Amino acid sequence: MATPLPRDPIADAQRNWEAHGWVEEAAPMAAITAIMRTQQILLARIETVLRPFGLTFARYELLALLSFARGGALPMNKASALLQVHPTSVTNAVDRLAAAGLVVRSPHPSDGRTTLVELTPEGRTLAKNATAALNSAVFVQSEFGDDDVTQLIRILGDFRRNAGDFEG
Amino acid sequence: MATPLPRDPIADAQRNWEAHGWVEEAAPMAAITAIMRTQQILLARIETVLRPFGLTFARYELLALLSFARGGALPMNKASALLQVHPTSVTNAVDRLAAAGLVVRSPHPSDGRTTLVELTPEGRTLAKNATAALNSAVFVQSEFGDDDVTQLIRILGDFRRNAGDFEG
DNA sequence: TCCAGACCATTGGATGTCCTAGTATATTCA
DNA sequence: TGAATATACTAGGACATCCAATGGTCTGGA
Repeated sequence: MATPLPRDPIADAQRNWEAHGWVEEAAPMAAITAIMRTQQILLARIETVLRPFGLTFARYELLALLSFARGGALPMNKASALLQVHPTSVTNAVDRLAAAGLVVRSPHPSDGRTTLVELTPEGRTLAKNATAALNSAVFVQSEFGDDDVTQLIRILGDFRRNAGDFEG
Repeated sequence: MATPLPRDPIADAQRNWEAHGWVEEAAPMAAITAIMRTQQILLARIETVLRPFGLTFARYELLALLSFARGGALPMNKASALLQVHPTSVTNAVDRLAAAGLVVRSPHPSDGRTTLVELTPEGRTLAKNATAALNSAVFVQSEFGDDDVTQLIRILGDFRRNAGDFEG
């Protein structure tokens, strides 16, 4: 990777904000920027682990979701809602997963508008193996302390609820 | 936006993980997935605010960085390092900002390999206006409590340091 | 019954990110 | 001094995401 910077660029930005009189906005700006950067780091790690499986994170998420669904199948729009991504992203992911033989599309038995996505045996096996790899290479070594993990889940859960992701 | 889900899909995933015996990995998985989703929500808000300015987040970040730099200019590789993105991403952003007349490229006075990116007066004005919009529409209304912002900055700062982003 | 409006999936276009490869310029060292 | 190595930027390709628009399918109210 690149050489570490001598200073934290986000902390510098926070100081710049305060120096310009945006005192109230400085800390939230820093927190939000840190979330953006952390996501970037985590995504890079995840994609590195998934690459040998021929998967991207988007495709893995869909595969994992299907592996937990009853019968290994879900309507496209259901998958879109649960993964919180645009329907077009699901279409794209299904296209590629289907080309790799990991899922198949089938018509909904009673609603002609909907398409079901179903895991193939190969897809189920790959999902299991990829999950094991992520568990051992990313999640158990996340470098977040136990207390910090608890805090993150609460803080970000509150945020997502306020943002309208879910009720509760 | 979409209708809120009746249940938190990330909490469900965490339960699924635990049900499969991945007890130790479940919480970090949930925290990491929550970071991914939160980033997505925040990015969408930011891009909505920036769209009227003809800016994307990537281009805004570069503009803001230049506005804090001495003389409003930086070498491409310096910008790449400070923004923590690939050099090609900076090239892409500079191409579009230059086409919009917000920055100009100029040769480095002493190193023939490097290219300087410099803010134009229009770029500086736009950066100021866009920052004001983000401050009032996103950062002061981030919906994170003050204590949570402090926690996030610390937790994610520790993470980024461990990940090799910076020293200290 | 029938049609207007809602819903579902897909296509096409624009953006952004990364990677690999290639070209040009600097620097280092034998 | 001259060759090998390192650095800087750009070009082209693969992916993913979003938005807008399209066409097929349902459904509820007139």
